[in-house]
Amino acid sequence: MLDVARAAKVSVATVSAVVNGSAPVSPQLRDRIETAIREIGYKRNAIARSLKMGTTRTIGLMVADITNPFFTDVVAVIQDVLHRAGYAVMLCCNDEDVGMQDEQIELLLDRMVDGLIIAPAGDDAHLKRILAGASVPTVLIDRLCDGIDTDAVVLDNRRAVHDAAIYMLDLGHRRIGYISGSLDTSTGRDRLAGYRSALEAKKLAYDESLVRIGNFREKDAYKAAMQLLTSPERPTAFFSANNLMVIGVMKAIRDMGLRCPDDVSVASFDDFPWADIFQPHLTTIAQPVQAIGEQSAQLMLDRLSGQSPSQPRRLVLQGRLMIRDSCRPLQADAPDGTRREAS
Amino acid sequence: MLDVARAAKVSVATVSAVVNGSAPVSPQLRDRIETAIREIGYKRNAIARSLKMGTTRTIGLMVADITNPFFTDVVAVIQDVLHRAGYAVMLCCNDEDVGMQDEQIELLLDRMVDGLIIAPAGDDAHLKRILAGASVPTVLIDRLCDGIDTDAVVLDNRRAVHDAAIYMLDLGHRRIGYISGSLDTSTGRDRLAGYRSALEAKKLAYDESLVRIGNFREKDAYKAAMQLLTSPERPTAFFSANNLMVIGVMKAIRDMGLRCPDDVSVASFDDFPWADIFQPHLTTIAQPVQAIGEQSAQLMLDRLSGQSPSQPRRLVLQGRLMIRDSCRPLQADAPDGTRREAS
DNA sequence: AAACGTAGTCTAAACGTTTCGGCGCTGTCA
DNA sequence: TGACAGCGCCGAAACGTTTAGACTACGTTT
Repeated sequence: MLDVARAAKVSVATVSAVVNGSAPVSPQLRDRIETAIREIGYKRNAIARSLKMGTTRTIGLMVADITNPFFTDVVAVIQDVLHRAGYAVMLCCNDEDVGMQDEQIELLLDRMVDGLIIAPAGDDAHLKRILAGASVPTVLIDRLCDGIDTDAVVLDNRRAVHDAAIYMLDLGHRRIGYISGSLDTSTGRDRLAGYRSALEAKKLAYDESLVRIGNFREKDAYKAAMQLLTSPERPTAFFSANNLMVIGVMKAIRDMGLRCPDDVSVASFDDFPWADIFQPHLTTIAQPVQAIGEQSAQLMLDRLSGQSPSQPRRLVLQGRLMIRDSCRPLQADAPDGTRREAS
Repeated sequence: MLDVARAAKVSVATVSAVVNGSAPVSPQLRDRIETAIREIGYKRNAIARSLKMGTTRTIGLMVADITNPFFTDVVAVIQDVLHRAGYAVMLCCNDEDVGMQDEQIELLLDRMVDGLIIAPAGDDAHLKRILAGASVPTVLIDRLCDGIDTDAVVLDNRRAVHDAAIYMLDLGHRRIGYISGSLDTSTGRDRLAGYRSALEAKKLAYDESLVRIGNFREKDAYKAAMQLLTSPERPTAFFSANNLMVIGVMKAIRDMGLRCPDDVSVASFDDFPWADIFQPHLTTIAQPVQAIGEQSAQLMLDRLSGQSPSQPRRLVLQGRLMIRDSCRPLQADAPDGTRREAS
């Protein structure tokens, strides 16, 4: 910028004025400066600008797992609308781990992001302290955190799995293995709550031995499903609390020499683009990823432009049960879980 | 920092010295300063630091499609090793579009990233100019660019699809529909070259009417496969040049009322974690995502620490053909593509 | 005893911007 | 004709760091 100023024989203040259009400049000077800029190939240094302005036009985005198609779908949407609004996105993931989460948030805050969009790994005391200390606007997606009172967009998880569980119960299933996510997350808790409320609605007892914690990852879910499948009274159906885990469940079923849906029914949270092509066609709960992305980004943009109400806004969207054919009616009671052909 | 200095009654230089450990400081002073830091809750401003140092400890990562599991897998690995080395990652995607690509690169360069890891959308003149102008180390992943002479790690695409095509030809298929990616990318070209070289090896003619460009996305691939399936002499098999496109191909097959592999065989580039659970079990070419991620990150780290040779290093890895059961031997010639049950 | 090295500290100049206040000019109005 | 407003431009002070260089005090070498 100094070089440009020298070349055009003006002050840096004037160069700044034409670069930002922040002050009126006579046509001759503007011209001289613009050609100087072009000749030198000058690019404004965003770092210096950020330092002076106290704003980076960058927002930090942290999801739990970048490998999870649900998250990548909403990330893509968020990036799109934020980019359109002139913001860059700094993406990271916590790998479902609060330690990692703290590190990553510090990293983003260090870099002075203007805002934070987070799918938290857990109810983390440290995170709360950091967020309280930092004065950047924050919006939570997918998951809520008890002590963190900010804008958020989440799903009505309880209701979604309630409906799915009712569907399975109506099919006659009584022993539905439930592969849960971490109960440190609101999604983990709410989805399980939906399962329980469905049992309650049907006046059935909640059997703790049927639920296993799978941490939202395939590996743990596989083990969990294996345990359930090798137990004396194995479940006739499974519900998986997310997309990654259902893969683990299906692997366990296959490795036990069983078949879905012939031997065991399966349903899952989160939809797949290939769910109605590959067999078994999985019955799932589809999330409105587009809406989640758009609305969370918009919440952030509103907050950034200072035109949102001071109290936090919470959006809760509804999932959609996609009934396909990975669940079969249970023909008759099979008390000890012995195999039984359907239809 | 000034506040800390005042509180501890020392100069900012000394504070800087203890924060960075860049100069010896007496134990008493160090103590005083550290407690002052803690009391004030001081955090070093990375922006100011970057401005002074000319380095951001951030590297820019651009992939073609953040929605593609292949890319997210390697992104996860890259982030992991870079993070371990103390670097942050700024991720963006070009959506397979050169215009978007230019924008995003400018955005990253603006933010003064210390390095660039790119899966380019195409052989873009503008990109070359930008990269030549900017003096940041660059490593290309997945795709090469003719005019860009930097470190790179790619797959031996030609050979991988050559082998896959040979496999299909050996099964008796003669009309293999090929759904290509954009020929503006090296992967698009090299994979197609592999297909052609397999035909050549078998002394078979290359039939242009069997190949369609699908741009690496599901939608276009669906249309392409539809065209091929409704043509007078439909293919008995398909090869899809990536993972997203094979979904489109499978949808087209289903929508035509056909079945895989009974009516048409399918193989594809890129593996899926669920490929051997859901039916048909897709035959694919698995890429060594872990290695691609690790090695590209390492290339960058080496370059950053100045300990790599001046001439660019190119790593080429091998894919692995995962034979499952989406390809069937072709029983007999079916000249007009009429349906024919296998085995 | 003089010279010298060294550990510990400070001052001040950068890094590349933005922006406030000032200053000269021109034109308008009383 | 003089006061005054507004326009166009500039100088210089920030923003929060790092670091070269200067300085002091003290121990060690010649």
